[in-house]
Amino acid sequence: MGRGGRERKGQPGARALDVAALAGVSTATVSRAFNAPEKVAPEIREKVLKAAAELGWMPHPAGAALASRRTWLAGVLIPTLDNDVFASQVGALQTRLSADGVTVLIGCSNYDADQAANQVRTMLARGVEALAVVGESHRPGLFETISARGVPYVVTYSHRPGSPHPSVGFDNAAAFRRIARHLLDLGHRDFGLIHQPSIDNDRVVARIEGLRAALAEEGVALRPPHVREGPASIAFGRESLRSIMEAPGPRPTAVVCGNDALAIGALIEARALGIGVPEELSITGFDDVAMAEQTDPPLTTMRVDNAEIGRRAADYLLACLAGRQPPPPPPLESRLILRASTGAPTAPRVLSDAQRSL
Amino acid sequence: MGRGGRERKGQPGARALDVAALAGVSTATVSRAFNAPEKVAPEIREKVLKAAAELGWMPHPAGAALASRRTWLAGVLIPTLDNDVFASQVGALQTRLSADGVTVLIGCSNYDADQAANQVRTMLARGVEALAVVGESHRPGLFETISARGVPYVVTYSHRPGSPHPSVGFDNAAAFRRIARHLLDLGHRDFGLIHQPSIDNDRVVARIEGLRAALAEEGVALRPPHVREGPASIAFGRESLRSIMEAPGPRPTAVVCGNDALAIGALIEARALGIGVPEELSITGFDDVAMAEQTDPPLTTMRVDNAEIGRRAADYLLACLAGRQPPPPPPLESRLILRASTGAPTAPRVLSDAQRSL
DNA sequence: GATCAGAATGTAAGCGCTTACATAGCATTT
DNA sequence: AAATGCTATGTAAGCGCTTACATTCTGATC
Repeated sequence: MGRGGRERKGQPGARALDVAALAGVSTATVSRAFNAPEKVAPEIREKVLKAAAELGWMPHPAGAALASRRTWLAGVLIPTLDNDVFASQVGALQTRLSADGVTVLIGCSNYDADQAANQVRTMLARGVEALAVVGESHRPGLFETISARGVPYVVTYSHRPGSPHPSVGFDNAAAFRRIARHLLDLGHRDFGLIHQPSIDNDRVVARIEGLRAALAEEGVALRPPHVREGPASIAFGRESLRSIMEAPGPRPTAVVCGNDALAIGALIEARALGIGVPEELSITGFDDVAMAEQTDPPLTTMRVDNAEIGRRAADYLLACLAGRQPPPPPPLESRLILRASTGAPTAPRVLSDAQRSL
Repeated sequence: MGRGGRERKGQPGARALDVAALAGVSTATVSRAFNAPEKVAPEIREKVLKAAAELGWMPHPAGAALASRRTWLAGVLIPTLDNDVFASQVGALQTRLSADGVTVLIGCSNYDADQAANQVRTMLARGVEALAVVGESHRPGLFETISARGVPYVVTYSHRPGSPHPSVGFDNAAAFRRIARHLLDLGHRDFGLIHQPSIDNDRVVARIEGLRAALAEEGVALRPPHVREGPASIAFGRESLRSIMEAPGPRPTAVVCGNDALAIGALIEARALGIGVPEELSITGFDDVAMAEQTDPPLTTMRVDNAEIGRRAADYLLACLAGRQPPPPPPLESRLILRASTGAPTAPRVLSDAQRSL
């Protein structure tokens, strides 16, 4: 961890004292001119600002942080940046926070609970004053650690009714119940499910549970060979659809996917297999990525406004930092986007019942 | 900018002095135990670490930064996080830097030169010790500002031969020359081009120039109605392809796209228009996104290892911080991925009409 | 046994800024 | 004219840490 180099420091020999001298005031006035302009007479303020500009000076954040006990830093913990969903959440959060002078530190867990805990520790050590965390299934004690420091936080992306944490997000279980409802209403009774890894991922777990619960209400259950768990990629979607359709026994008439990439993969494989969508098979996604409306047939999926999640999380944290005791934010709604990849099953139920009774 | 709240500060009453007292040593030893463990006798080090753990203490970064004149902060300026290309670059950069204890600040310009300049100013004010910047077409003086502070920087994503800046990236012009070469070799002489906004974007400009130059060598020029500039979306790709193919006069036999999203849009529209790819029309993309190999036909495109760009940028900056005077990094290679969306033009229009009537 | 190099630890002076408190200046009020 | 309040500014004490330098101790060398 090289400690060498860096003596140079271009101009930055200037300190508040130099600016004060040049402007003919005290350092206190210099500080106030920058941090509480309204407390300084306009003409003096001008003089200070001009002197600062002349010397290319700006308050050194370490000194400021030390003296004021404010770092103006916030952190956000996400699984990965390599995913539109989180990238846009972070983007919006950052935009909002930086408008209030707060800089955002980003920590990626790579879907690993240990890394997540580490990142949080690091951000805390860096002095973040607020934290947004994706999901609530983390190492036990993680939220306690945060609270112990008196740092306000908010869970994002998921909103589980009954969760002890303030959260900005939608109800993943409800969203998948909605999808199930749609398919059940169309008349489907045989389902497949392709989903991403569920370990340490409460969002995925909630989705699966939502789906199972809604199906169970109609007395429908997922048959194990029709459930596939793996990487959230197009390739895994393809592979899984093939495996599901080739499984012995009756084929499902609807396959629910954990996200759009999986669904797009399933769609591609269905075409390759010569299976008609939606006549023979309905397929649903989740996220509503740009590609979803361009597939053939266009994909029925759920839309979530990720940027809005970021914005609301930022607003909530900002309110906390302002000392207000904001009410926990209300859940967001996810919206079912009906397109052509879902339709009523054409095959007579009789047939599949007959098959099943064999 | 609410200055309220935050008196609480959970435990963190602990300071180095408290840890020192508990461990029965001086603050200097506490500091050394954390920053230069090899200078402290093992058993004392243990005692200090235990005391710190007991009090939940870790060095306060502001104090450390102030005393050591090191912030262990680096910045990266990108157009947007809403783009895999930059997201993975940043992800890799961050992973590498954090392994050396450097925290990354991310600034997004939203493709706007003013915002870019602002973000850089902000990061500099925050005390970043190194900076990675996407592209080199920025407000005049931006790089001078950075240099003036004595902050090492590196330009990423593009590598223009002859650029005065150290850069980690590939030669965008060469990459498009490569694409042009491929299509020319197949026998194409009528080209179309669909590209993203070129303002303040040297990468796009270089690509267009590379293409035009390569075509010019064969005496081929792009006809204005066959050139479309707009948002890098699937939708704009579709719309543009239609407009190009509907333009009066001979149709191009090959359409080059500025990225994969545009190319995928073009591919979709070609299918909708009943234009055979690649028999009647060849289409190329850029980036090699996951979807590119799943389209029908799979997309010929250029692959760039964005994560590698991030890694190398990090290594270069780390070397600078270590006081070494690293040589400017060599350019990366982009690779042509040949798939089925390109092929030889079937010369006579007549033939393809005949085919269509089958 | 005295001397000395070298390693381990302590002492204390800041790093650059903010802010509680003190002070000065001035317009009102009594 | 003295007392009062108010505002704009200055004074100076840290914020929590690092590190140059001083000190102490150890074992090796003469």
